[in-house]
Amino acid sequence: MNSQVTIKDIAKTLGISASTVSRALKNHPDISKETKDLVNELAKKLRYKPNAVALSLKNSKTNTIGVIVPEIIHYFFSTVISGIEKVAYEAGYNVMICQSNENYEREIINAQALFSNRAAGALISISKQTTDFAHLETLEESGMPLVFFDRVPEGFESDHVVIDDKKAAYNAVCHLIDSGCRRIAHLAAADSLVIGKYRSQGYKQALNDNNIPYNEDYMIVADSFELAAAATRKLMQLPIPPDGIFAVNDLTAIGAMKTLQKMGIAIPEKVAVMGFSAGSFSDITTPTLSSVDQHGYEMGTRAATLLLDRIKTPKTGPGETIFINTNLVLRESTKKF
Amino acid sequence: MNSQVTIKDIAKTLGISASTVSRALKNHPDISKETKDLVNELAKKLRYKPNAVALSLKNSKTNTIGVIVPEIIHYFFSTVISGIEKVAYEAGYNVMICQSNENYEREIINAQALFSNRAAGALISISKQTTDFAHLETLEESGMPLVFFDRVPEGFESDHVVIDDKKAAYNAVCHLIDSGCRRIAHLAAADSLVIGKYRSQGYKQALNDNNIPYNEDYMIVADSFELAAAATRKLMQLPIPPDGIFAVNDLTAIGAMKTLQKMGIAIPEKVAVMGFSAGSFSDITTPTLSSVDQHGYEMGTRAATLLLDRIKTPKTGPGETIFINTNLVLRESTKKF
DNA sequence: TTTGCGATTGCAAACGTTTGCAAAACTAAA
DNA sequence: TTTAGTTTTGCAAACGTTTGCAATCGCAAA
Repeated sequence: MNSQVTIKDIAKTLGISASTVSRALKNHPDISKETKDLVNELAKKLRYKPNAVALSLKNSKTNTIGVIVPEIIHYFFSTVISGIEKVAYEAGYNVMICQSNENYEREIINAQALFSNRAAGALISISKQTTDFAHLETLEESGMPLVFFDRVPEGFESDHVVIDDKKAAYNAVCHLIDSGCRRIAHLAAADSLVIGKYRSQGYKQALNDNNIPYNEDYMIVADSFELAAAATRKLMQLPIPPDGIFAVNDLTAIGAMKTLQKMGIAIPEKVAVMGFSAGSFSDITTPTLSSVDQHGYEMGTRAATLLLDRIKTPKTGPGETIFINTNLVLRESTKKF
Repeated sequence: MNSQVTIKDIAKTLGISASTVSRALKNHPDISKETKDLVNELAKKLRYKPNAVALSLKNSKTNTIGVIVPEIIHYFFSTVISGIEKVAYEAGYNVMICQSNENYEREIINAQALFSNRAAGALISISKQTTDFAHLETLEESGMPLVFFDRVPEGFESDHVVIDDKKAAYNAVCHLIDSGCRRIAHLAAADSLVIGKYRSQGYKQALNDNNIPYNEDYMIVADSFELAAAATRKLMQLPIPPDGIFAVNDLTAIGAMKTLQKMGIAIPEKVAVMGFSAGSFSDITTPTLSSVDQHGYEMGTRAATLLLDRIKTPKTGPGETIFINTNLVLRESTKKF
């Protein structure tokens, strides 16, 4: 009903100038105690709240940091966002979340929106479709600090916060081997996704270091529930089927498990399954899914902290890359050893 | 590097006034074609983008709509947000998402932030802790249009977008009855959560309309995975255990299923299980979970559309309540009939 | 009574944009 | 050349805030 109270309103009712009110509210030493008391009292009474828009204009800097993620529906991204929010709120920043929906054009629009709204900085995880980074370069050239996390652009100098996907995959596959698997298949992401590529590299390295020959038949590009089902059926119909499956993410792993169950194949006795992400799913399946915990919340806090640093003191040198630790979460879908 | 280009910059290089540039960019009829061409060309060359902050200040209205949800990590809220974003983006609005984390104080801070940033309007689903609505009243009194969805404040006049929780629960329980269950237990939410209350009412109504006596032993407050496990164990140890369980949400239902499985009780043969939400989980469990689809995406689009209406032409009369359809998604955890 | 000084306060400009109104420039008719 | 339009442009204020600088006030020292 009543429109918003401004400093001018307070000034007018008190018969003083706006500058005095402004200073009084900030407890400036030049202002007499009596005036301060008067102003503060009235401000409280009228429920005065500073207009962040006006402040942003004045300072040519907003208190908003932007986030672009493929989809918040994914447990991993949700946890990263929670981490980001925590750090941002504590530093007095708001968070503006944008979803690219894995769509390149949408990502461009998101970037535009952040620019138009003069976000103080941005935290970005790029979409699967994104191979051209002009929109991000434009953002950076406008002077906006950028920090990329998890899905980072390759060949674009900037700050990165990631997990060591290769190492994490390596450890996951090593665990399968240690627990007795010898014929390990890999349900992989398309190579265009950098993190998928690294995970595949870790898979191969682990085989190699354990003197297990790499078998092309065991490597199938399948990074969704549906694709995993088909791929798994194909795998199990090979003359020598695998006894372990390492999937590039949890949903893919679950697709594999569902198919194995339909085929009456015991998990983990006949075929062990390892996922990647330790999302909310992995607790809930039957059997529960062993996976790689990516520590999304920590990734969020670290990335946000780095961004706030860059906002305070702009980057001069080359970009920094922060690695977040991962660890295996061993559940029922893999064998003990 | 280069800071952001303004209308003044264009004006200066072209030796004309800022107002002319402004009008030229908006294709105002007063401006000659030559000037327009000159301005547009330079604007494109310099990559001019209007400063949304300045615009917001001028218009005393931002192009941002705020969203407050308990947690984006929940599939349901994520889908609602997607629906909101779609409508908002199409109308040229940005979306600022805030999580209360089911925390009352945080919700107040979120509301504050939306006010300070002069959001054009807000879409709100209240936290479990929230029983006092002063912060929301303050928001509304400031003139900000508010639309509540799913978790709406009771006794606070405003626009609501909800599902008919009672009816949805009624239908879910009726299906259990129709498929042969006669002793149906209910894992309920605390009554303080309005939607939980309605769902319990629907449960009781369904029993009543089918001449099944209400049994207090079969009604347990348990609305989490862990609580459901304990509650289910207790239920199955009753002298006459239930043959069907209706859970207030999916995660609770899954907790129940896990326990039933541990106890070696066949689902749905011995005990059928019905969830509520049709989240991403329900597809993935073994057996897959029958549930109530709340159509979160549609709830999001409808709520956002209503809010945009209210922004354009402020509400005068009493609040409107929009009901979103629900439907049963029947999967493996309930019997066919 | 003047001068000087500290303590308070106010003026005005600035951030980037829009817009009513006035002014200038041009065109064409007288 | 003057007059009257018409077209095109610029001035200035406004949105809410901050801040350097100038102004005012009271009061004590000279």
